[in-house]
Amino acid sequence: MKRTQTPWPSGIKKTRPRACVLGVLENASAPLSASQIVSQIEKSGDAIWLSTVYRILDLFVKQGIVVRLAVMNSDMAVYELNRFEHKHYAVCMGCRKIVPMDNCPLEAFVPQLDESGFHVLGHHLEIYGYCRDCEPK
Amino acid sequence: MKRTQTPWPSGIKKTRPRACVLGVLENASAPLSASQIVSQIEKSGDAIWLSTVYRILDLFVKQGIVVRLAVMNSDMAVYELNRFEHKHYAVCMGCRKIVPMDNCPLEAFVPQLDESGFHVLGHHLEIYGYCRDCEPK
DNA sequence: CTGCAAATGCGAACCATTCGCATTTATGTC
DNA sequence: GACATAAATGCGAATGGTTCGCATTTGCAG
Repeated sequence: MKRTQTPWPSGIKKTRPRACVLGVLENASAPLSASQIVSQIEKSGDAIWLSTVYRILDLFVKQGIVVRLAVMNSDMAVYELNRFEHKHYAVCMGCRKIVPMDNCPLEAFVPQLDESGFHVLGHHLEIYGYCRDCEPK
Repeated sequence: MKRTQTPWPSGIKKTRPRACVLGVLENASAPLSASQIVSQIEKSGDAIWLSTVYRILDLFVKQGIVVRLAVMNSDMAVYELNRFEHKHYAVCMGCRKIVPMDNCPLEAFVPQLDESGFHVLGHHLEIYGYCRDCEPK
């Protein structure tokens, strides 16, 4: 569980805490908060300090390895691996199934914003609703 | 500037601090944080306490008068009047300015997803980049 | 194997937000 | 219009996520 599937990112010193954090994120099925990451690591027998996790996450974010998300109605940031796919998902509120969207609805929109003087670097999109199977109820 | 243009919402006791907060939000061109609201009010000669502003904002949000937004890469919530429009924002990574977008890039996309059997109930979109003033560096 | 820069352990500091409580205020009733 | 009462506010202290500072430890180049 603490073995990383991907090769270690270049330009980053490989340390035990960093490997632990990366490992947890690689095995996460959903974005995690810093303290959740700490719990995961402690559960697997390692010790780690919360402030260390924050520093590691900051580094990873700066390196583009990890993405930091602010989820609405939550006062806690969550982090997930940057999988470098430009893809969005619709999440079913019934069964939690994740439906990938084939193309990005923003593509046509970004140039429009660019024209107005705002240089778009990225975006985050959350779609929620019900899939076919969970529909009415 | 402390006069409210809209009639006072029913079911809410009208007090001076509440009128001040509502007035500031009505005149705001972008979402404001609680402390920004305090500054605005103090600038106009009134005194108000930060915790009071939070309580008032909580109430307004609960009543649907105001919308609370969580912005990425910021640990501070911002609030704006609920204008009952569907709206998204672009956030400048330089100065943290929040730029409202005029129309929703998803509008054309949602029916497409609907056709595939997914019933879209809502979405949250955040665009980030640099505004004109923060651009190159 | 050794030395040094960088990372971590650890706790204190920070900052947005919330809580608690005594005092003040808005509003319905007489 | 004055009063009573429940609710709102002033104010400060507490909370909780996140960051900072510094002494110690660790990874890596020579």
